[in-house]
Amino acid sequence: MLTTRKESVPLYVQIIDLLVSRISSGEWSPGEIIPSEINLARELDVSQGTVRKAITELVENNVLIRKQGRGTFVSTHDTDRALFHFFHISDNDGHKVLPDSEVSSCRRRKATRYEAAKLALQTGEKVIRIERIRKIDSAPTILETVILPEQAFSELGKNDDCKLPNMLYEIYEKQFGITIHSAEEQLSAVNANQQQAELLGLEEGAALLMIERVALTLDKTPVELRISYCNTANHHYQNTLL
Amino acid sequence: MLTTRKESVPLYVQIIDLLVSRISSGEWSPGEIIPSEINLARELDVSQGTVRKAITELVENNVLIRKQGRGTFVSTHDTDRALFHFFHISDNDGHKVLPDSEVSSCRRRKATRYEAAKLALQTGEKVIRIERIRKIDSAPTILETVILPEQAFSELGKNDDCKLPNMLYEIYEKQFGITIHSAEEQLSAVNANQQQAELLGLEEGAALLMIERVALTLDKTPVELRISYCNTANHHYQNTLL
DNA sequence: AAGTGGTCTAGACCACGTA
DNA sequence: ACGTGGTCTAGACCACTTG
Repeated sequence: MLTTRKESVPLYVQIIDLLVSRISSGEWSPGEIIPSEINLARELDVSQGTVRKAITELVENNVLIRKQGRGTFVSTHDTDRALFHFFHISDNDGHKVLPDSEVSSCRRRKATRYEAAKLALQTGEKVIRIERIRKIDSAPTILETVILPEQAFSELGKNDDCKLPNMLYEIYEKQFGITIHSAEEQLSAVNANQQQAELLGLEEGAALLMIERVALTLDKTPVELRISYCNTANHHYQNTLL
Repeated sequence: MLTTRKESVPLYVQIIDLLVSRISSGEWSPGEIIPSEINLARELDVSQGTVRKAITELVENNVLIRKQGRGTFVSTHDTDRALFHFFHISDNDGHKVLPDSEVSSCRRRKATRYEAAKLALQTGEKVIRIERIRKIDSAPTILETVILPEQAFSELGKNDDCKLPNMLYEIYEKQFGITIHSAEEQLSAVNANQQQAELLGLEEGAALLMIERVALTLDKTPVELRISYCNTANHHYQNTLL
């Protein structure tokens, strides 16, 4: 299973890779407990300290969560994680507020060349395109377009009349077994076109913050493209550089 | 020096605090080597492993850098760190490009109420206000205003006729002994006013990405307020969510 | 050759949660 | 009482850098 040391790949790195592959393969699902450090150490024939070091790195990487006295668990997309890691809009007092969301459109069509490139799809593959209007304190604030590969999310929004929960990543995880682990965002400023301005109650040409996000699974597969247009009159995008 | 264990503050946390205070106090300066793990362990009468754990956390926090076979050093603001941690503008191919900068104004005056709040100053304290135009491929792309507390940076830009290097954080460190460790950024989209549009070669009302940054030292003291207006026609703000 | 950080082990004891 | 993770120790050996 594990190669001997001196092969230049440290044991704890091999253990990290092993744990990641077991999680990616679905052997351990989000929210489930994994074997204790001592049992993993016995199974892999290494010391507990080495297993501990591997787990520590995965905890820092938000892949696992330790709970003292209980055990170590695969991370889930609860509201806290969504809020702290994947939602960066705050009001001007610095408070995060989760917006409502209202699906305005949900269609299937072939991916554009751009979408195919961002999601690493073959040309001609189908995608699901969801449009939402997100309100904060009942004021329409964000226009959001979500592009998903149809193959992985085939049943999404079909039978339930496009009713979708607020936090999409939770249903990706629960209904499709797809866990978003990281994302790349590109932010820019654009002038609202006539339609956007109307939907957000602004003048045409008003400045909007455009956020383009590609969300990735643990094994770096891109699974969602999301483009948001935010009215930043009363809100902003908050980022901490460490 | 260190309290006994069982006092509920783990030894390695006490060691972290101790190391941080020695760095903050200037006992060890950026770029300098700190004592070896084994010597620190002897000095503090703990095991090497405990010192190692403390140092590991500071390395992950970008406070220290380990160099195998050589020793452990206090982090410096070299170009790499500036680029990877504190500069998030990329061109639309995803390449980071460091802009030139040209100081257009450098004045001293009393802090506005807003500036005083952001920099935790008393009302009436003086600040240095620097304005720069930053060019990428010789195209004016970013208008930047930097506000610094005069007390800490008293001689900045006085004798040298407002000539300032591209990377300000390096001279904060070298000339004033102030190391920027983290920053909070707030991004929003605004419409260019007439003056901004002219300086950036745009139409009035064009959308600009406004970035407001407060930079902090290791002990969380705010030391710089920076407001940037970016033309994001050919560039964007790149952020990775982990 | 000597000193540094990097990996790994074996074992002790503590703090916490569950049964 | 038991099992879990959390802290700490003492020591071995490896990999790298410098004199």
